[in-house]
Amino acid sequence: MASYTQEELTGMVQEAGLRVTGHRLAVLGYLSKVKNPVTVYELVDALRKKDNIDQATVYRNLASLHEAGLLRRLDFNHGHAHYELETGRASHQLVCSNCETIEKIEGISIDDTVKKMLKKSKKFKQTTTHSMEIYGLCKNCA
Amino acid sequence: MASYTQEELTGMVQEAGLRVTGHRLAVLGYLSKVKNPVTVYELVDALRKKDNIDQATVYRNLASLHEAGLLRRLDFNHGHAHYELETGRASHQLVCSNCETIEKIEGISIDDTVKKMLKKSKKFKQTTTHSMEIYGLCKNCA
DNA sequence: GTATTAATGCAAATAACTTGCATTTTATAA
DNA sequence: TTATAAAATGCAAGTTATTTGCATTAATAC
Ligand SMILES: [Mn+2]
Ligand SMILES: [Mn+2]
Ligand SMILES: [Zn+2]
Ligand SMILES: [Zn+2]
Repeated sequence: MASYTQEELTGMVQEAGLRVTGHRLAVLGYLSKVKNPVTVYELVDALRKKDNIDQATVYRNLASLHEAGLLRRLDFNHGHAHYELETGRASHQLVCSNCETIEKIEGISIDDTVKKMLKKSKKFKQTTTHSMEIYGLCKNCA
Repeated sequence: MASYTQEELTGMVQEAGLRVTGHRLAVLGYLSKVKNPVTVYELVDALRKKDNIDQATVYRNLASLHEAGLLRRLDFNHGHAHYELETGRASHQLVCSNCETIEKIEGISIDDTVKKMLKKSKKFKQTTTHSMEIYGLCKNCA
């Protein structure tokens, strides 16, 4: 998707105040190549081969990168986490309530809606870059 | 929130094709009284006292009621599920990315946005009643 | 280079949720 | 009513996703 160069990824990690390690770059590199949010299982499975990385390390890197604001975590009611690169732009997806199908939808804005919600809110004064998941039934499950 | 009578809850369970049991009514009854989506832990803790209900039973009842369309399940990236009564109307909330604060926002509609998303979608042709979670930072965490 | 501190692997632990099985209960039919 | 079949329940044990402890290794700063 975003597909950054190794140098760009290195810069991102450094600016986040994290140490540059092969594993950390491998995690970021993988996430920069896929188009849908990725499960930890998929990441572990993909990286174990070439990078001989342990799952604990994957989890720890996901946590540190997420903490640093480089990743977004999404849930989809699947009982496990998914991650994608934090692009700074909002992330919108349709999610099937029945199967694990999701679809990212690009090119819409809900800034007005978010503004309205904030106006009604007592506990929130602002949102950072947001994500929105709309649940429904995919064509297959409908 | 909705606060149904025992008779109404019984009718809902029957129309869903499920058997009417004390535990099942207790789960529904509890959910009808709270205003925010409830964790399984909270439910087990609350019902164990007066109803002497096992957690396996709570999980099984939540699953059957959800399956039957009487409940909505929400995740909020907390690593555990939350449930609320399915009212048939959309459910919108602001969710803190940092702590476990959530806030339900009533009285807004995103039907137009959903329509736009569906128009752009390849995998979805319709949504049922939807839920939307907007992530940001609550006042406390901002 | 050396020191400091973070990252890693591996195994064990925890949290959330599920399942097997023997025993009630419920709904339905006689 | 009473009998019957199917679903619900408790309790213990099992899974899956994720986290943690600890000894070792590697990355940055001086
Ligand atoms: Mn998934
Ligand atoms: Mn929660
Ligand atoms: Zn589906
Ligand atoms: Zn917060």
